[in-house]
Amino acid sequence: MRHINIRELANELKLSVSTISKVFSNSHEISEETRQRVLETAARLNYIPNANASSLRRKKSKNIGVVIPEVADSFFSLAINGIESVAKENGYHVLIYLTHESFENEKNILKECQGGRVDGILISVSRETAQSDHINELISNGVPLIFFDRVCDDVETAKITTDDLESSYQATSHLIQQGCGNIAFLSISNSLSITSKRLKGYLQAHADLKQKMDKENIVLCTNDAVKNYSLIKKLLHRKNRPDGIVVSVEKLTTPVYKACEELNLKIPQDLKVICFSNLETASILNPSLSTITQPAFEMGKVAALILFKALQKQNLNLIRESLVIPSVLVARRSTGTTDIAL
Amino acid sequence: MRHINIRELANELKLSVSTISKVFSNSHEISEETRQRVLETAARLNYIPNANASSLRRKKSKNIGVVIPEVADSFFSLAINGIESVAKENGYHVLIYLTHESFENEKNILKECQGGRVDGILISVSRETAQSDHINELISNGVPLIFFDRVCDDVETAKITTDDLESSYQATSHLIQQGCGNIAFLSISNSLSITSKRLKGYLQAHADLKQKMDKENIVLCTNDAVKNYSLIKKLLHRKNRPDGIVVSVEKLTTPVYKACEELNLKIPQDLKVICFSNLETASILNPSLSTITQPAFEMGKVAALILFKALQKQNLNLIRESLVIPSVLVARRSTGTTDIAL
DNA sequence: TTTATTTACGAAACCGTTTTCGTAATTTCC
DNA sequence: GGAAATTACGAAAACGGTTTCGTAAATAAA
Repeated sequence: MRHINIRELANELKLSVSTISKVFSNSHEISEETRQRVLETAARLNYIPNANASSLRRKKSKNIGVVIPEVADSFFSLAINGIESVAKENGYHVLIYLTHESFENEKNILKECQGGRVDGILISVSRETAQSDHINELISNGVPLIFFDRVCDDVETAKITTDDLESSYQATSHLIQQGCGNIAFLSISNSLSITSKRLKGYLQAHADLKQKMDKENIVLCTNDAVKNYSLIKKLLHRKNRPDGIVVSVEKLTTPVYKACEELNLKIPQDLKVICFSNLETASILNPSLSTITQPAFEMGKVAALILFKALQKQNLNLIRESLVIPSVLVARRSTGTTDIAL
Repeated sequence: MRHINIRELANELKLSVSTISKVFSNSHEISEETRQRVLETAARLNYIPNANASSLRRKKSKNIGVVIPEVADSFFSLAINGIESVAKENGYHVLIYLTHESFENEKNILKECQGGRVDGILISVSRETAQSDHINELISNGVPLIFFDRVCDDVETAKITTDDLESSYQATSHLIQQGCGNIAFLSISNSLSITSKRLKGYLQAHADLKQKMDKENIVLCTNDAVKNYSLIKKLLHRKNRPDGIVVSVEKLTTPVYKACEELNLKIPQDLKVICFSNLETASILNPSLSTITQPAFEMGKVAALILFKALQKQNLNLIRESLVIPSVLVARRSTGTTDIAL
């Protein structure tokens, strides 16, 4: 049964289109009697309001855009869950945009988002993003945008982050306490807020605990899995190879484990490993993986909540809505401990 | 810089709105000279066409809807990657809808999708979906819909699946060859196409290989992780507990491993495990996990390709576009083998 | 009873495009 | 050189809702 439009429904009911429209927006100026009559025939004739017409007139698409580097990643997929839960609550729909860690893609996507397709944006920027003109342009065009996890420091809006520096500090200290004297750090970007904070935490822990530092231990990975694998193997194959490693992004976990296997290094005896990761399988890895687990769902949820707050009242001071939600370190066998949450 | 609309741009250029519109749709009836002039001023004045107006008039939203049970699952997130890649190629945007395995949610979502918000749907139905009126209604309302992975057999449209029966048969045979004499099967639904096919493969392998069968070995899990865990523990705690297990969905992997740990069962000595799974970490689990890996990215991609084919020419015979893409079994240590792809 | 107010609805403009026609001006064809 | 065809543009009607404003009838206030 093909559906009808508001005009046909109005004709059928001998009412005006405005009356029908008011019924569906729950206007008070409609009598209970007509309301029932309208609702009933609408259901019978399969009337479904056209979202595009509504969006055009109301200047509200009822869509939000979620811009993330990738979806096949525990953090982002959990964050999407959080976002989706509050979007649904608010009658909103979720458009997913993947940058695949490319700045160029990110720019194009944000450009596209200025055509009224979305009412607001939640974004976690790409590893290449070191500049924020594209974001400021979007915002000045009236599209509220909120960061989660990976932020641009110089953009004045709400940022939902976790305590990257502190938890990296804690992770590094943990490795030192477990006896590591030569700790490596795996990153994917020099410009990204999260990785630079995590690096800072790593460095600060070294300084505070009077631990020697080797610049060679800080390895910048790429967006190419094959290349990353060989970078990691090279790191672990050095004569003064590290005996501990802080892995700052989840997707480098597998290559680290694989490289150890190939190089015949035992975790944790030869190398202690701790990862920033939300992998559900962390506890059943070989050996179980010590992690810094981010509050992914919560971060997505909070970011979305603030976005909707902004959509409800404009000129909300978004910077003041920023929030830092702590991560938790779970020490497992990969750092030589039995499983404990620290 | 707030952007302008087509009328203001037309005024600025002393041209009609139709001319501007034609420039942006690359109409041949515009001279090269005016085209350049328009494009230039459009860029200068920051003109961005309104997507809602365009959608309304064209009756094309340029959105597709992707309806899946959850996003925090390797299969679905990889499938999204495949879908997104072809959507982008076609200038389309991707709306994500999560059913959270609820039939009720699924119905509501598909209802929403009839308002012109999406031009077509890719769906993998919920575990509760045993009936397809909601889907047929959508299709008869003119929204093309294509299944991937989890299909409804009685709906006449394209279905992109993998060889569930065969690969389950193969997985079960593999366990039998590895010496299992008492194999369990973990499912999440009795109505779902994929799980019933996988069950069939399991049963058929038993029949063909003259293996004894115990109905108690077929366990139906729920959507509640806590409950599932206790169901699994109960299964593995029986006096005649299984010595092999076919896990038909990825998310039951962790609880199986956990239960074995808690019950002090050694994999693969006490229990051989094989899972339908796309976990990237399968090879670094403790022990490494034998999997049936589905062509997730490929399935998403193909489903999307067919959807766009359908969007370009209506009354395409969609049933004939159905496709089965084979999975691959990778035997690892959890079934007592060293790593080999079979 | 008269006036003021409220209730319940309709007419019409509007949102920003796209598309169909219509038409001058130019070019092509015998 | 006149008819036919082509080129390049504009006017106006869609698309399907929402919203503003106006108003008759019913009710309340005076």
